[in-house]
This record gives sequence, structure tokens and C-alpha cells, in this order.
Amino acid sequence: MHDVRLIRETPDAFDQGMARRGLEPAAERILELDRRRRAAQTALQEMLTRRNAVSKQVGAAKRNGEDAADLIAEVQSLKDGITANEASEKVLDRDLEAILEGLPNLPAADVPDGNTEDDNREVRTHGDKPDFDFAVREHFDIGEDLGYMDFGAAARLSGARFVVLRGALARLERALAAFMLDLHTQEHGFSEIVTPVLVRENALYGTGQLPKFAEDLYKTADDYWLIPTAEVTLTNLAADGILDEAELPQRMTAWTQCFRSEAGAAGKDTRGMLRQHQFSKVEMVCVTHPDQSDAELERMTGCAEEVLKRLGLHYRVVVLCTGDLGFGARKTYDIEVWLPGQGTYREISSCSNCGDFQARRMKARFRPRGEKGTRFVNTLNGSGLAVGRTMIAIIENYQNADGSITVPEVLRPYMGGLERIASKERTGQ
RNA sequence: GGAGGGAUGGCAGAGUGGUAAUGCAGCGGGUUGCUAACCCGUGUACCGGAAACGGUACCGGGGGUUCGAAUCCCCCUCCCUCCGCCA
Repeated sequence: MHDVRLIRETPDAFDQGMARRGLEPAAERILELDRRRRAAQTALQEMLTRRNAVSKQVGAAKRNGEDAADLIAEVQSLKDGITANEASEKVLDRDLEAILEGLPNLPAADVPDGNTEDDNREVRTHGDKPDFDFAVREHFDIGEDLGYMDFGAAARLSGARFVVLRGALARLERALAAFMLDLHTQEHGFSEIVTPVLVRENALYGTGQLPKFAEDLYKTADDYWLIPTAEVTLTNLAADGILDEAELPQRMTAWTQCFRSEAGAAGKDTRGMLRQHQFSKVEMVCVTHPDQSDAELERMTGCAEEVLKRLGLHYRVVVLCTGDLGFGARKTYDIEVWLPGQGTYREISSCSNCGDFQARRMKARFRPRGEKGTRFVNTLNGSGLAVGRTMIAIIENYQNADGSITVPEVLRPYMGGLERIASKERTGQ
């Protein structure tokens, strides 16, 4: 949500920001509504001032046993004007709100211009593509052949875009989540949180998924929504609150299931675990002082990268161009992991600084030291990491010629010491 | 599913028609050699104003009654307690 005062002060900068996202100028329309709304409000307030004063006189007159008929008549005569201005202020207010809540965040100055993901800019890479002296396969072939990845069973239960994992791969899911949570809580200063995955509408409004992107979400028959990411619940923990400046930054992490309808992705990534209606993810959220959020974005991205480094996976970091930026983000780094089976980099984490865009929607504020009043906090979120996609990366990068998978060293303590995932027959599992 | 109770500022908590007590915390200032203590100020949002300052709204949300509503009436949302069922 945008600050009207900011648009009032710098309408051109606002429109330029919208233009960088490929959107039509909106400032003029907004400011016209804003002018009319303020005029109605000012007129209304003057009438209310008069009404309050005269009403007071009525009270005084009645106490003294005097006749108040003239005064009462005067207030009566104000009524139509009050009703009319009240109504027009409310309508203008709603119109203005309706425009503002549909506009995305302004991109940060250092975000590159562009239209599609092809215009994203590579920032850095880590590691190298692994060499294989055999024909590499994709994760679903490996997983299915091992007998631990079952799309048929999932289809019978739930249809397309679901998976059933068994045995060592089921455990790998749990191991990955535990490893990531341990890293973020023990070394990166995040506190571990468990949240609901069913939420009310207002939580999704706060983070910006609603009202615009309802078609991407699942909703229950009794009006709960399934979260598409724990960003929703973790960030909304700050909603409607006023924090002490000393309580910032707040770093939180949670492992949750995520649910996405993938409405716009029909026919895309239909094979394998890459794009599912349900997947688990370890999410990081940070609530910061506005002056700190830029630095926090770098830090958070580093926390996500650390997971990949320790797993020994080759990746690159790209900064999203204006055209690829999400609705609430002012700047986003995507981390793309190398998938040898696909022979391409795929997104495994997305870390965004939302500035005060979400905070304004959910009224998340803090009290600045030595200053009057309150300010909106800044919010950031990042995957650390998407667990299913991490599993894909491990399967493809650690595959062996015999169809087994080597367990990365850091995960072995979480896998009961297991060094290699081989087929059922061979391990007897 | 049944029956009750409730929602007031950061927190606690009074207020049954005359325009939001009080306490605590935090912040700013003052007194004292320091600490403690004490004193003064300080709710949030918005509008007008160069500023000083002035004004309006807000007692869960939305309507209504009234000269005037936290207070009375109607609708809605949320929270809590007990009973039943249940992992």
C-alpha cells in the first residue's frame, strides 16, 4: 500500500516507478481523488466543529432551564450538509483505497529495468557445475527407479502436481528441513516459529496476496485460506502492533507446508516435483527498522546461500528486473540452483525487501527512539530454502551411475548416518 | 453442535446520554553529587497551517435514534468460558 502523502510530494517519481514496472501513470488520478476527499473532509470537519459547539450550548441552556429551541434548530439545519459530506468522503475514501491497494510496490533505485526474467541480472555464482562420466537423469526418473518417489500413488489420492515420498526420500525431506532450521536458528539468529497454515482473509491482505491474486490460492468451504508461503503468517505476526525500536530486527523462521493453485502455470513443469500444489518450505522473515532493510536483504540472501554452500550445490544469484518483481517487493534476489538433469538453473529461493509496503497494509509499526509518534517497519522475506526443490537439486547433483544418490555430508547426521540412498532391494528398506 | 460472557489508548482498567477517569510502562524535560525517589509533559490517525497552533475522528466493525452516543437500538466480526464431540 502506498502513502498518499508521498505521492502528493513526488508524483512524478511515483509515476516513473510505475512506468518502470510497465504500468500506466496513476498519480494524477490518485491526487484528484485525494484533493476531493480532503475538501469533503475539511468541509465536514467545519460543520462538525459548529455542531459540537452548539450542542454544548444546548446542554448548558437546558441545565439552566433556558429555552434551547433556536440552538436545536441550528444544529438541525446542519444535518443535511453533514450527511452529504460524510457520504462523499466515504465514497472518495473507498475509491482511493481501491486504486491504491491494487498498485504494486515501487522498485528500488538499483533494480535493473526489464520486462521478463531474461532481463534479470546475474550478481554472482558459487561453485561449479559438476562433471558426470555417465548420462545424467532428471530427479523423477532417479526417484521413481529407486522406488521412493511415487507420482502414480499421489495422482490416485490427489491428482496432478502431488507426490508421495517413501523411505529414504521421505526422511530426506525431514532431514533437509531440520538442517535448515538448525542453521538459521543456531548460526543466523532466527527464532523458530510454528504457525497455522489456514488463515483469514485479512492476513493475506496484509502481505499483498489479496485482493488481487485470489486465483493463485486455495480457500476452504468455511472461508479459510491455505497459505502459499509462511511469509504470510510470519510477517503478519507484526500486524496491528507497535514495537519498541529496541525489539528490531525480528528474525523468524518456520517450516511449513505451502499451497498454490498454480492457476497461471498450466502445462508448465508438469513432470516431477518442481511445481506442486503442495510443498514444504523453510521460510525466513525479518521485521526491521527502515534504515536497516537494505542491509538485511543482503544478509538474508546470504543466509539462504549458506544452505546451498553447505550442501555443496552450485548456484547463481540474480537480481530481478522491474518486470519480474513481485507485487509487494521493492527489490528481490532469486537464488537459482544448478540442475544437471535439466541442464539449467532453477529458482530455489527468492529473497525480497518489501520496504514498508506490507507494513502499511497490516499496520505494523514501531516507536522510533527520541521521536514523536510511530513509523512503519520494513518487512523482508526469503526462502531458506524450498525443501522440495532442494531435494531435486540433491538428487540430480549427487546422482551416481548405478542410480543411487550420495547423501551430502552435512545431512548424514540427520539421516541416521546414511551415506548413500540406494534402491529398496539393495538396502532392504 | 448447545449455553453464557466479553471487545475502551503500548498494557491494565473505570465509565448507563453532556463529549474518554485512573494506574503502570515507555519516551521527553526538571529536581538531587550518582542511583533510587519525586515533579511536569506525553494516546493514535487525519485535516487546516510556513510555523506556533487549531480542529475532527477513533471506545471491535457497520447502520440507526438524539441538539448531543463509549453509553440506547439493529446487523456483523472476533475473542473467552462451560457442556457435548474429537486428534
